[in-house]
Amino acid sequence: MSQSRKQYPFDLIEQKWQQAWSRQETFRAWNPGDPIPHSHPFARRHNLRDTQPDSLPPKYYILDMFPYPSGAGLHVGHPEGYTATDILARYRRALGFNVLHPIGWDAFGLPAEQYAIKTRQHPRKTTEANIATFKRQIQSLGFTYDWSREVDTTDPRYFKWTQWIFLQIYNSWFNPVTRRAEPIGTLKDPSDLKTETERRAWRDSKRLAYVSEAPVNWCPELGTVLANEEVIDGKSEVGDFPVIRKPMRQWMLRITAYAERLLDDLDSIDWSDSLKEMQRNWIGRSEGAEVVFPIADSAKSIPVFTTRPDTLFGATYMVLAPEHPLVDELATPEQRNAVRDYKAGVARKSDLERTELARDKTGVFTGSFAINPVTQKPIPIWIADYVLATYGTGAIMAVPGHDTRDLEFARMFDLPILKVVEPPAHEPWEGFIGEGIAVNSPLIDGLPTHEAKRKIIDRLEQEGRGRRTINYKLRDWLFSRQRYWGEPFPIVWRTDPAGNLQHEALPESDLPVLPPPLDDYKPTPDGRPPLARATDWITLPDGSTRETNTMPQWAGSCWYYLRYLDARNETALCDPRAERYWMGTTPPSSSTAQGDHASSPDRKPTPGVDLYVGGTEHAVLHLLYARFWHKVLFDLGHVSTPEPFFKLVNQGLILGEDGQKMSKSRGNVINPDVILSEYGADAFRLYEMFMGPLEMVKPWNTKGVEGVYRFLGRAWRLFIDETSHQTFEQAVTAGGGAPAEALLDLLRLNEAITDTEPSPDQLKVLHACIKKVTEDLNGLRFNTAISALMVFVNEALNWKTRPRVVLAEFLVLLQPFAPHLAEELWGRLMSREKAGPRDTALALAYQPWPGFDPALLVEDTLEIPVQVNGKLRDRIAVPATASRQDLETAALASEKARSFYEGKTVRKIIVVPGKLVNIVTD
RNA sequence: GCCGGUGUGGCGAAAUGGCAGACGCACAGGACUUAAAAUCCUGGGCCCGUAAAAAGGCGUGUCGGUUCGAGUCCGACCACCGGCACCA
Repeated sequence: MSQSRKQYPFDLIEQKWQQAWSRQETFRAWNPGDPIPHSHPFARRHNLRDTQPDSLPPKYYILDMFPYPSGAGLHVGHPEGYTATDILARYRRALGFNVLHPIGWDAFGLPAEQYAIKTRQHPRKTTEANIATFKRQIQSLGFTYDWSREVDTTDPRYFKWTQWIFLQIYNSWFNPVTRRAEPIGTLKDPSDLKTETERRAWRDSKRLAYVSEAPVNWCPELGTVLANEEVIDGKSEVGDFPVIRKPMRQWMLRITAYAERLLDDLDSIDWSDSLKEMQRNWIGRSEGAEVVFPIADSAKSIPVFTTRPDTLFGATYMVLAPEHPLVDELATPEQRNAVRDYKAGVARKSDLERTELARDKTGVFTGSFAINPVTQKPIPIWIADYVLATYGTGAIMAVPGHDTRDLEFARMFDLPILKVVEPPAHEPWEGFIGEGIAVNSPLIDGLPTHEAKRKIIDRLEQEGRGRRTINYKLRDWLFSRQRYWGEPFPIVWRTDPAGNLQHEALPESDLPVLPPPLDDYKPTPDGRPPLARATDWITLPDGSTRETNTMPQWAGSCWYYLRYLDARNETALCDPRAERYWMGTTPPSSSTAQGDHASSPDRKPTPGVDLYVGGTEHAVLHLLYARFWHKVLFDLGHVSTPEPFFKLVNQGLILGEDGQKMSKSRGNVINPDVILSEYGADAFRLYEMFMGPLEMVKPWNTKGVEGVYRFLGRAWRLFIDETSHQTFEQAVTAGGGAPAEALLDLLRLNEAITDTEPSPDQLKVLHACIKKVTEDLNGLRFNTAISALMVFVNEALNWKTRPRVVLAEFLVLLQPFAPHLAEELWGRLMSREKAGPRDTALALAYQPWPGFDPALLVEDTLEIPVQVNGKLRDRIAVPATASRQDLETAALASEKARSFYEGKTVRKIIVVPGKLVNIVTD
């Protein structure tokens, strides 16, 4: 499709309407208290004189995951989610909601910095260029974003508030009694702390943001540390470079304090099961017990965590992680060398090597013994790298009889294996890890696993040898990076009178803390942040020195949906009134949203963002971090809901035409700009939605774009006179620099369009379409909604007269999907006079969504299938009002059906009125 | 290994337990055209049949079950995609 004739002048039309929408701020969303011009279509539609909260219609907040503006520009995956949300935003506006639909740029991050290193340009420069490209591309798709709320995470006016939120987190602690974050001032010092230094250290250890000197994920290639969530299979998510463990002094956020709430509150939000499961697995809650094993010939003891305390009698040895703090102490002189060598070997391994599957178990005996607290028998203490220092207590009781890994290890090193659980019939007991009956366990013999657990924990608790507990896989969030292109911390370091280096928050009045100008953005091999090179910047007049780490890319995206609520506020991250209106649950007192028919979507305002659409790649990163920050802000009274995103939908990946993931190396990348210039934005939008269900993975097919493009051409010809179109095309070809408006004026409405009364048939076609499109939009089934629009056009093209009122309603349905074409046709259709009840002075985008009349859909006669024994044998035409008896009689009268039941006994006849008849024989 | 998802024409897909394949792509035939493109009309799951039909049989990953009736519900399995992965 290169030289062929344009189906319709999408280029002129799209440009025309995009300019009009931009000039008139058609899609601006209005906050409570905003002055609203009377001429704005939103004011006209809702008869607004002011925007006090109780005069505004119900809100609908529909959010896209904002893009990282990479140098490569938009790819076809971006518009998939963006088109879906745009269609819904337009639909909700038509239903009468006050719709908030914003966009912005998640612009801090590694690629911009790496490019800066290569070209020695400031990342600000490339970031601005990339944003300009993305913005142009996004605007060319006709999305209804409110550009007055655009945000950029790298803008100091934005990250001022990122830093402000960090200060709130820093100045809070998690009160385990109330299970909430509270200001650090409410923390009572324990009475036994004497010096100010002690009290300070204790307080610092309770903050939600704290400094830790722990082994972290260090990526030498990137020259930065990474969060657990950013490490995939021992390699960096960005760049796929090896990651090693290295002890470093880093900032951490205490997300683990929120593990329980992050888990529990998943039940209150409408996310897909798979996504919730991913978060549940990441949080990784396990119920069990901590059991204390005394060390033989020592006053010390080692606690272990187990989910199977019922197998305690089968614990025949113990294993510590090689990094466990007691290891050196436990190593006996004979074993000391072996232990030291093993530890050294483990430390050398990368995470990848260490977690490699199907690896034989390794480990060494420490020489020491622990006492099994129920059998009182001594058991050897080993160290092995299959035990992780970072989970539980870093030590386990090994029950080789009923744990796969322990069994493997015990066989390798010839350690005793005991049977303490009787499996259900016929299963071998060795390595059986399921639930059964406790045996060889005097205290609990004969009890099923569940009761055995309870009884043994009760006993351990009585004796002070253990307690019921819950463990999480979730680790605290490593929050500092050794990068240039990120938010600086609002923190300084100062040496106190006792000579200790202490961190201290900068006052809010010092925000934003701007990064220093630098020539060299390179990371350093030793992990010293690039900001450390800015010696002038580091040192403050009072002698304190600045924190030189920066925040991770996730910081800016943790709260951007809040900034949209009031994006230009200079005195707060957002106005509380705006926050309550857009995010709160308080329903507005008056509801001007229309549509009370049964299929209309639930009108109840939902807490938080009503709908959030984005890719699955953020399942455990952004979506977990944002929920965490939101909960902290909720606890501190800055937001009014415990969860930020009420409903969340993941769009499926779009593959290349070869069915493979799009990638430069495969050469199967589709460039949206090319599609746009060949077929226009409406066809592009329509195709992305027509490909299949939003959530599914689906391959791109440019031929498919042509298909929907042809549909738009048919819709065009439904309205536009063919002869005038030819005249128009000749004028376009002749050129001469005629303005677009003058050219478009050559087009005439199709003469079949009349002001005659629609026929019952025509109304039926229209209302079937309204019903289908409405129901499908409520269920996010864009593909079938579009096919309903196609069915309408295919039908209507056969009409000799096309009633204006019917076509007008169709355009209201088409508008969310193909807005430019629909607006253009609307202007032509409605310019002469009013059509029916519609306000012709109101822009199509704000026209009320039509309801459908079920009475119009009723058929006079039905074609009813007749089955014999469940197989289709005939179809009969009956009046729609036919009774059961009528249907039965008519079915039995069918000659075709008769030949299949003749000579047999008819046992019964199933009649489903309006559906089918099934004749059942012996 | 565990968790989640998906299996329907040549392809993307559609189907409140009730006519499988709507809609679209690709393809074939026809109209218009000097010709092509565009447009319009027609056809089509597979098999067997037939000059062409009709009639018939088989069909939603596999095997079984529930039901008058199963793509849809239940059980077992297979394949593919995504996530987690020595988490005690």
